[in-house]
Amino acid sequence: MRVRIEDVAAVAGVSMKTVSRVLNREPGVREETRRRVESMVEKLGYRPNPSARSLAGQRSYMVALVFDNPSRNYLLEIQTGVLEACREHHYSMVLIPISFGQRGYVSEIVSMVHQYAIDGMVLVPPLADDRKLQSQLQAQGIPAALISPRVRRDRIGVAVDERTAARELVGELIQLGHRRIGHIKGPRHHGACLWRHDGYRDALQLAGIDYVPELVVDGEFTFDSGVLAGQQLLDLAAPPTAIFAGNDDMAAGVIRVAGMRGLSVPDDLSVCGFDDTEISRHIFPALTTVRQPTRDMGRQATLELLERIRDPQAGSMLTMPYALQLRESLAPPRAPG
Amino acid sequence: MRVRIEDVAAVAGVSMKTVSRVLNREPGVREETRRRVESMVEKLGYRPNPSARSLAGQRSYMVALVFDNPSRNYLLEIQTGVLEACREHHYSMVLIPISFGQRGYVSEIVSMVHQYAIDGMVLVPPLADDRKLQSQLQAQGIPAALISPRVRRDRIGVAVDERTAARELVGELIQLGHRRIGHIKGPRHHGACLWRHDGYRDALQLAGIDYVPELVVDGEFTFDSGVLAGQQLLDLAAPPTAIFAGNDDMAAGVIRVAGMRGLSVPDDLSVCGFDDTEISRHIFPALTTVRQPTRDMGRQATLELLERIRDPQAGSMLTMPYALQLRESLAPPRAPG
DNA sequence: CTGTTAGCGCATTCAA
DNA sequence: TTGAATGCGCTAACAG
Repeated sequence: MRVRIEDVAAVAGVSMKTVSRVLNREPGVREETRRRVESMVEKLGYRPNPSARSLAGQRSYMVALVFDNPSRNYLLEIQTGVLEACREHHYSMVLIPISFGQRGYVSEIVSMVHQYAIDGMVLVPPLADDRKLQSQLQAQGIPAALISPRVRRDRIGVAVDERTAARELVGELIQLGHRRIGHIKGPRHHGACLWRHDGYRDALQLAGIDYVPELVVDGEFTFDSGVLAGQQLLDLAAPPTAIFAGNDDMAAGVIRVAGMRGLSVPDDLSVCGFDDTEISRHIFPALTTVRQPTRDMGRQATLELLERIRDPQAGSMLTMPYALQLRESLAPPRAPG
Repeated sequence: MRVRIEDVAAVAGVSMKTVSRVLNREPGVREETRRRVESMVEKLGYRPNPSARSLAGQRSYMVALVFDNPSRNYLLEIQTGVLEACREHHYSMVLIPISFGQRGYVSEIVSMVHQYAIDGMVLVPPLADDRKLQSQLQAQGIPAALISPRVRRDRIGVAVDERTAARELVGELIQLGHRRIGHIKGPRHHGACLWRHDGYRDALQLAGIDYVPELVVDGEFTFDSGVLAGQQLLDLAAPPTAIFAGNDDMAAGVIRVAGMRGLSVPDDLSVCGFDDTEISRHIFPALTTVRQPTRDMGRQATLELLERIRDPQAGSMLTMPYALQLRESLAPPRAPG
C-alpha cells in the first residue's frame, strides 16, 4: 500500500540508511548511489512519513507562527509568506494564537513547542519584543525569527526602516503646505508605535515646525481607536489640517469621522496611514500610506529561520524595503500656513 | 526531561494502555481510575507526543483547511473558527492553499492527505462544490466537512439560507421605495452567486417589480470587479437608485465609484453588500449587509467533521442563522417610483 | 475493566 | 562509503 523507505532501499539495492542519507542530503554517499536512490524515490513516488521522521529524529519539520492577532490583514499576509517559505522547503506551519500578557503564556508556548517538537518559530510584533519569551526560547535552544523587533543585534528576522519611512511620509504633508499635523500613535509596546512617532517628529524638526503635544494622541491600531482619536483631534480649538495615523485601520477611522462631520478628505483634511493593507485601497478616498512587503517579510523571516535551524550560526537580520504609496487622501491645506 | 505516558502510568499505578484509554476518551475505564489518571496527567503536565500518536495510531489528529483564497477576510474568519474547534479537541490544523482548477490539484490534495495522514478536511467554497474532489475523497474514505455547499444531502458541514437572506435584504430596499435595483453577481461557480441572485429575484417578484436583465451584471467577488460593475450600472441611461452587490468587497467598489462621480451614498444611491466582513464597518458610509456567523461556521463545520472522524455515521449539515445588518448605506430614493 | 506485547516508519548509534 | 541493530512514544490487538 504505502511506499516505505524500506521499499525504496530494496528496489535501489541499498540499505535504509543510505536512502535516508540521500533524502536528508547528508554527505557520504557516492554520487552514483545518490542518483540511483533518487530515481527510485521518484519512480515509486515515495514520500517520507512525517510522523515517523519526527518521532525518530526528535524534530518535526514544523515551524510555528506565534501571534497575538494585532491586525488581521497584516497577520494574514505574514502567514501567507511563512506558508510559502515552508512549502518551498518541505516544512509545515502550525499556528499558535496566544493572548499576549495572559498569565503563563510563555510556558504555554514553550510547552507547545516541546509537544510538537517544533523546530523553530516566527514571532510577530508585539511578541517579537517580548524579553521573557525570547530568553526562554534561547535557554531551550529553540530558534526564533523576529519580524520588526525593536532590538536587532544578534537576532535573525526581518525589519523595515519605519522611522525613515514615517519621516518621508510626513515630509509629503509638509511639502503640501501643512503645518498643523496630527499624529495617532499605536500601543506603547509596539516598536512600530515608537518608530512612526519618531519619524513624525524628525520630519517636523527638519522643517522647523514645533512639536505640539496636543496634536499627538494615543490609539490602539484598531479602527475604533482611530475613530476616537480622530474625534479628539478634530475637537481641538485649532484642529490639524492633516493627520498621520499610525496605521491604516486608524486612518480609516479618521476618514469615517471626517465623513460624519461633513468634512471632505482631502480638501478639508488630509489623512495618511501606514502598512498599505487592503483597506487603504478600498476606502474612498484611497489612502496615502507606506507599503511594507509584509508577505515577503513573512517569507524571508522564515527562510532565515530555516537556515538557522540547519546551522545555529547561520541566519541574519534583513532590512526590507518600503515604498510610499501616494493616493487620494492628501491635498494642500485650505488655508496654507 | 519529557513526561511520557509511561511516567503517568507509573505514578497513577496503572498500565500505559489505561492512560491511553483515558486520554482518548475510550470507554471501559472505571470512573475512579479515570479521575486518578486525569489528575496525574494534570499534575505532571503531560502532553501526548503527536508524532508518536500519529505513527502508532495511523492517524494524525490533524485537520486540513483546504482553500483557494477567495476573500481573505472571509477565509481568516473561517480559519479562526476551525482553529478554535481544533484546540478544544486537541487537534491541530494545517493549511492547504491550492489553485482551484490547476491541473492535477485533486491528486495533489489527496497525496498531501496521505502523506500527513490527515484525518479529515474542511472545504470552503468554491471547493465545497467540487465534484471530482469530493468523489476522490469519498473513494479514499477521507471525511470532509463542507462550508456553504450547493448540494447538502448526505453531506456534513454548515450552510446559511442565503437566498432568504438576500430576499429580505432586497426587501428592505423595496420597502424604502426603490424600484430600479441593480445587482452584481459573483462568479458562477460559487453557490453564493446563485442564491443571492435568486433571493434578489424573489424579492422583486414578491413586490411585483419586473426583473430587468440590464440591471444585473457580473462580478468576481473582488473590489476591483465591484468598481467595474458599478461603473457599468451607473452608466446606464436609466441607472438604478440602489445596488445590491453580491458581497461586501464589491459593494465597497460601488461606493468608491459613487464617490468618484460625486454621488452621495445613500442620498443619491443606496448600496448593500453581503457577508458583513470587516470592511463593511470601516468604510463610510457603513454598509448595510448580511451577517453570516463565519467564524462560528468554521468552528461548527469542524465539530461536525470531528464527530464523523470518530464515527463514520455521525455528523450532519447544520443551518446557521444569518442577520441583516442595517447601517448607513441605505435611504429612500430621491425620486420615489 | 485492565495489562502485555508488538510494531507504526524512520533516524541514529555503531560497526564493517 | 555503507549496513544492521536499537528505540523514538504511542496505540492496537489480544490476553487476562
